[in-house]
Amino acid sequence: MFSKTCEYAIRALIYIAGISKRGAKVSVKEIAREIDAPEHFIAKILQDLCKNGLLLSLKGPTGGFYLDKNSPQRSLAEVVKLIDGEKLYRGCALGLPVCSENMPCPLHNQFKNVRRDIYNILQNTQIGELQEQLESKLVFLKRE
Amino acid sequence: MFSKTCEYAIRALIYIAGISKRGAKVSVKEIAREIDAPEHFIAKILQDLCKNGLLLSLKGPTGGFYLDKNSPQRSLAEVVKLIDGEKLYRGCALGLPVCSENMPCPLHNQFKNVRRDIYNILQNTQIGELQEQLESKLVFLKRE
DNA sequence: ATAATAAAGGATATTTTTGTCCTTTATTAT
DNA sequence: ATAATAAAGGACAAAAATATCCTTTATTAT
Repeated sequence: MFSKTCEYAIRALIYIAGISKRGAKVSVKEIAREIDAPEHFIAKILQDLCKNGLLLSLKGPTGGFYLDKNSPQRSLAEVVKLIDGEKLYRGCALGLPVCSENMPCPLHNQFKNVRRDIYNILQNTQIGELQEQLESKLVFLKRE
Repeated sequence: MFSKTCEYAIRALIYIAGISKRGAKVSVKEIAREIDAPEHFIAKILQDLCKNGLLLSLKGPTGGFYLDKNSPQRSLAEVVKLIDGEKLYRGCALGLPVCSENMPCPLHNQFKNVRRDIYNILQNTQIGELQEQLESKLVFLKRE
């Protein structure tokens, strides 16, 4: 569904959101450990998120990654779009370069609602919301 | 959504279903041309489908690929399962090794219906059905 | 029997995705 | 100022997915 990169990005953002809430910052090392992801690899991903304004960072001791006050309100759609693009909910299921309402591929109509649903989920789900569910132990990022 | 391999496989099967209906067989070369896919690559895929009984083939002149009488009734689920496995509708959206009703990842519930819908589409869509829509020009595999 | 045809099989190549390592830069605490 | 810390940046490596090529095997028509 999502690329590994995108999976890691979402998981990291949820984790960072929790730390950030308490006004703290967090290092790649800790994030990697807590979301079970390869440290150097997510370092790159976080860099990318920073460059694109989805995340903030500060170098040096007491530095680390953190979220802007408004970032928890950002939607998953923004994250996914940045990393995987929009093909998940806009692309053709059969990979055809031309596939539209006028010129539907054999699976176009079947997947119409699925695409719409995925789009809605991504639009309507916020980082902060996911973090809160995590906090209340309704959901999990790691087996404990 | 699907791997390229799986996209090609589905496209090829739909095309072959049309030829097969008229009792004919078709060569990789023609399939490749008609579904706009790399010839040598889909040759491998078709080989695989044959090995797994989703497709029949005959060597030599007048040979080629064709479908068994019952194959058009086969579901997309069978094809997808063979090639991509079941992760599309069974895997965790965030790539967690443990993610279930008891131990849901932060996106588990959001994607529950989507997973179910995809599963249903794949189960309920048959190769032959897609071929018929193609035949009646309701859908397309290629811009013409 | 022989030549021609088309899939099967195996090896190899390319590209993309995923993952690692090392040096540089910014920031902080002493 | 200096040392320590942590992200940024760039180069590199490994693995997986996608794609190509060449030889072998089966089948058919002559």
